[in-house]
Order: sequence, then structure tokens, then C-alpha cells
Amino acid sequence: MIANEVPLDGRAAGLTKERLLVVAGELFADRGFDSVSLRMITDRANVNLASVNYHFGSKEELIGAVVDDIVRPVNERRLSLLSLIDYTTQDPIRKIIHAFIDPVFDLSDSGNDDNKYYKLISRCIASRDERVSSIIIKQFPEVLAQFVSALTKALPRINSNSAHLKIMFMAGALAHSLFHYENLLLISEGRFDLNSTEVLKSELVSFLLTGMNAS
Amino acid sequence: MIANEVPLDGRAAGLTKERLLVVAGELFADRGFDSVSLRMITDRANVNLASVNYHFGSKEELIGAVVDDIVRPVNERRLSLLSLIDYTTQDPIRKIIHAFIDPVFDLSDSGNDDNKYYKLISRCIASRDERVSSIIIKQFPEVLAQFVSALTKALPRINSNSAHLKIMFMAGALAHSLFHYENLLLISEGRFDLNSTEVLKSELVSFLLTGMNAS
DNA sequence: ATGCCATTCAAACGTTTGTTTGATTCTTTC
DNA sequence: GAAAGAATCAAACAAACGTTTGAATGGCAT
Repeated sequence: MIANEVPLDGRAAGLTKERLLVVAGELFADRGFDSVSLRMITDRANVNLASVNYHFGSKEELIGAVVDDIVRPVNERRLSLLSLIDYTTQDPIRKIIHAFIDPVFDLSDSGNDDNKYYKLISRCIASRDERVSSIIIKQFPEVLAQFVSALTKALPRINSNSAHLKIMFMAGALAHSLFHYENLLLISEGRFDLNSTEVLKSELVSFLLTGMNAS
Repeated sequence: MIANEVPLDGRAAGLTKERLLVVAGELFADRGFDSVSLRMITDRANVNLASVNYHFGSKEELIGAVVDDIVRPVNERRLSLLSLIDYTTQDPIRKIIHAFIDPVFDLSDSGNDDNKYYKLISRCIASRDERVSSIIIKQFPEVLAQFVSALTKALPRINSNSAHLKIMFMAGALAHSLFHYENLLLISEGRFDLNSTEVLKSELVSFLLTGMNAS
């Protein structure tokens, strides 16, 4: 009877849903998932409390959407960059490292160093929260396997254990340094002239580069 | 009037308080601080709910006690080991690395690989939770400064930024690999023959050793 | 035995949490 | 313009949380 052919958006064309994702991302990045209540999110987003459950079903699914929105593109780009590597050229390891870390650093928030994406993605990488890791765990084994495979191509003499662990070391150094980047700036009280994450990135690359080549 | 000279413990000589610390540590290690309620802790410890507030004052102070109990000895031992280093001998960098990571690996739970201390300490290192970092933040700047100083002695040509960052990379690789050690075992489904954390430790050391020497 | 004090206990407190409800508002479609 | 559907809203919901209370219990010194 009622032929609803093209169910266009109602009033605001998904504006509320979008705003929820953005604001939730900011708050989750700063305070974690548990400490942020739905009321904090909806108040700051200037939307009604019930809209979270209307648009996402539950807080857990909102968390999932926020996490997936940031983790999935990063992992897809990682695999994409990895697939482009030509192992016959020089320095494939450097390219492997860049394939892993660049998609994270590229989450730039218009050059702002107080970058919510950095905080959020590093929170996700380092998280062992069930609601987060259930999403991570779907994607990461594939990513890990691909990078282990790449590392094996670049370093034929490496064994599987060593390759797995080195990828984990890389992930840890990346997540931790991004996560505590602010603290690092605070602790040093000006003595520390890291004006941008570019310095961090280049230091990280050279650190990882030699580490990957370790016996 | 009432001369209470030696206020001995009442009934059980602090048995309840001790049990709370132990059980809370186990649960915090597995699920984090927010997800664990006082009722979970007291139920599992077979003590009354009110005993937490009686012995510790609040949940926050219980968390503080648990965290401090594990973080403080680690940092004290780190500084102790660091002070013993003779920089005129060979390989001071290796000793610096061991000074940083050994106190963590030495938190062995009688060879058990499902080690609550590993999970708890790495959760603490990686945490940016206010209640945890307020404790970490009291100790870590001193630890960081000492290790930066040590690194500068071992590598006179290193600059301050680089030294700070390298310590952070080390902390990240350590925390992350310990934190996700279980996941690593699960993901590989047997293909991965890391029977003990000894393999992890030696791989980590060689990885860090070369990384520290990076230009 | 008695008084004292630390500890334990069951019960309830007031908040805050995520979620649900039912009415209302707005947009779209015919 | 009227009906229909999607989205928003204020309000209330039950559950879980950390905390507090006041009585009961235990050991220990006098």
C-alpha cells in the first residue's frame, strides 16, 4: 500500500547522528569510554538524551561506531600502503614502518597538536576494554599477519616469533608516545621543544628502523 | 585518660585489608578500574561491602593503594639499578634498558604466564586515567629525568628531545607487549611458541638496544 | 567479668547510569 | 492541505553505583 520508495532523511539529514559521533569522539579521546556519560555527550552536542538510543541503539553501539570510524580507515590504509611495497628496492623496512605509522599520523586535525584523533586512536590501540577490543580483534589479526609477512619478505632470516613481537613493539611505541605526548610536553615545562609531532614521528621512525633490523 | 599505648589490630590483624588489596588487584588487572565495582571485589574477597570504605576511605583510595603498591617498588628498583651503572664499562645502554624493564619482568607470579602483575603494571603504565596518572605523575617525571640523564651519559651526542622520546618508546613497547601478551598467544593459535616471557624479554632487549643507538 | 575499641555486618541512602516511553514537532509525499 | 513517517523532546524508569549508618561482634586490657 504505502510505497515508500526513497526514504530520505527526516528533518535534519543525519545532522544529529553526525554531531553525536563527533562530540562522543572528542570526549572519549579525553576521558575514556566509561567516564563519559551519555548526558555529557548529548549536552555538549546540544541534542536530546534519547537521540543516542534512537540513532545507535545503545551506548555500546555508539562506542563501537566511534571506534570503528577511526580504526577501520587506518587499518585499510595500512594494508593498502603495504601492498604497494616493492621488496626488490632499497629500504623496504622503512616503507613497512611508514605503512604502519603514517595512517595514524595522517589523522591530523588541521595541524592542531591537541589532536583528538591521536588520542582516540592510541586509546583504541592500547585498550583492552571488551567493547573496544571486540572491534580491534576483528581487524588486527589480519593486519598483524600481513605485516609479519611483509617483515619476513624484507628480512628472510627473521623467525615468526620475532616478527610478531617486533610489530607489537612498534604498535606499543607508537600508541604510547602519541597517548602521552601531552604529558611529555607538560613534564618538560618548556625545556622540551617539540612544537609538532613531526619531530616525534622522525624520531620514532629512526628508532623503529634500527630496532627492526636487530638480530 | 585512656592510654592506648600499642593499638594492635583488632580481630584479624589486617587480614581483610590485605585480602581487599589482593583481590582488587586481580580484578583491576583483568577488567580495568571502572568496570570493577566494590561489590565484585568484596564478594570475591568474602568480606563485607562496607569494609572498603572502612579500611581505605573510598574506592579512589583503594585504587590508589593498589596502584601505588605495584608502581612504587618498580620505580624504586629502577632508580636503584640505574645508580649502580658504571658508565666507563662496556655496554652501559644495555644496563640502562635492563634497569628499566627488569623490575617489571621481575614481578613474576611464580612463573605463571597469566600474570596479574604484568597486566596491572602495564595497565598502569599505559593508563591516562586521572586516578592512576595522579600517582604515576608523582613518580614518573623523576624516573624519566634520571633515565634521560643516564642516556645522555651513555650517548653524549644525543639531544634532550631524542632521549625523552626514546624512553617513551621503551615504555610503550614494554607496556604494550606485556599488556597484549595473552592476545598474541591467542591470535597465533599455537603457531606461536612463546612458552614464557623470557623470549619476549630477550627480543625486547635486542629491539631496544639497537633502537637506543639510532642516530 | 567488665569496659573499651577496632572491626564486621545488614540495610538503606542518595546519585548517577543507560534506557524506555508517549507525546510532540517537523518534513515529506500524495 | 492532509496523512504519514521520521526525528526530537521532556519525563520517568529500573538498575547499579559508591557511600553512610547504627547495631552487632570480636579480642584485649584492666
